[in-house]
Amino acid sequence: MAYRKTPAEISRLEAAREHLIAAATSVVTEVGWSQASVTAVADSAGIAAGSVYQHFSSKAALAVEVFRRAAGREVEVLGEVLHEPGTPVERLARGVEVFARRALENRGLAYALLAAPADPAVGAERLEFRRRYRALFAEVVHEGIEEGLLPAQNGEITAAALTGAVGEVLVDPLGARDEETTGALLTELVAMALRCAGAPRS
Amino acid sequence: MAYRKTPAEISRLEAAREHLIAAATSVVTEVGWSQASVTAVADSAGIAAGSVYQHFSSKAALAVEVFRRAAGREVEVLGEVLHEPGTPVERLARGVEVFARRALENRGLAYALLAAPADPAVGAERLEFRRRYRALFAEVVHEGIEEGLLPAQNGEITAAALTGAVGEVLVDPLGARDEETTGALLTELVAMALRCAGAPRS
DNA sequence: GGAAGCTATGAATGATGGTTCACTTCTTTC
DNA sequence: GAAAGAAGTGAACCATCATTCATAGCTTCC
Repeated sequence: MAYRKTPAEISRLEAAREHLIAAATSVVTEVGWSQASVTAVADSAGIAAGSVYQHFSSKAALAVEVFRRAAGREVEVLGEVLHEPGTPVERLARGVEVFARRALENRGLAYALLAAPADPAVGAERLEFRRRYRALFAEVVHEGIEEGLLPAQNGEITAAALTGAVGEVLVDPLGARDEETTGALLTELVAMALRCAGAPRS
Repeated sequence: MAYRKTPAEISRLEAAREHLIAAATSVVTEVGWSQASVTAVADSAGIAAGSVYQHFSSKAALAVEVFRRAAGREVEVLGEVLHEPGTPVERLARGVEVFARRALENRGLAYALLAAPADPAVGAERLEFRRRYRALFAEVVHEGIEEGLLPAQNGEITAAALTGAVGEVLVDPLGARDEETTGALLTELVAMALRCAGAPRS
């Protein structure tokens, strides 16, 4: 036994892997999945193309990891916001606002997560991601119904609609260059979301 | 001048072209853009791969034509439904129902038009397609506002939300194997759409 | 019927881009 | 410091398709 990984070496490898994921994420954010070749990602990380395969068994595996990290972050944030104190209606409004604001602030990533053409493997992850988003929204809608704040409805459909609506608004340059129009867009989006769930008009 | 296209020959060519487009459409409907290779499409049309280039200058040109035909049909149908007699609210309900029903009845095509990974050229067409869909919905929403049937709102956002919502519900197998669940889904979708636009509860 | 021009063919071509692998470089251990 | 083993390299490899092109097969016209 002439060689054993030392803790320092292990953490160096781990760091290299993380660095690679970060680089890949930024490449995807900037140019999308379809343009993110192994070479481009490796260049961005400052390593050779072949070295990518020290950390991932295939390009698809790296892509899935990149997607999971970013998507996981978003789901987590939304989940936290939706579970903060407040009535279901208030939480729904806040959730939509945060979802949309984060997406608008990082459009490239939002587009990559929600809509950009990608490997089938990433496509499958995307379905799962949307499903989780929907489940979070649906839960709050159901609470609203139970508390009598929202009318009876299929919460899953409302939740799907909210996800689809925010996505749709983002993907197409419907707006929001500057601060002002972004704010207006968010206000309108939240209003739309509350109507969609059937919240009483304020 | 020893040769000139005779009318019969011209219409034979035209028919061959149409046949190719139809075959390509069905391939795309069944397996999606990414799997629709020139060879697969040509096989489906019963011609050689090279012959595709007698009718289209590139695969992308054929893809765009396929998209335009299918998308154009859908936009046309929606436009007609939305301009039938009735209040804006009634027309909105009917429009969403028709949009969703058609999509559910031909899921493969709907998916190809709305969401499936595709060439950049098709992606650009898709943006335009969604824009037209939105414009149609937005027009009716604006009429509803003017007639005092809908509350003041950003009609573009509501229209985008409706498009996104229907698309989202379709893409994921949220439901609708049989007749019964399809009907229920449509009812819920329409109800959601009316809430979304702020129509008074029925 | 046959010359001229067009369409159809499908194997060859070429570009792209993921993956491999013989080799180099760095780490560990003694 | 030297042997052993791991990580890093990047040029070569390979698979996948879109596209081309020399050739064969039809149509037209006289």
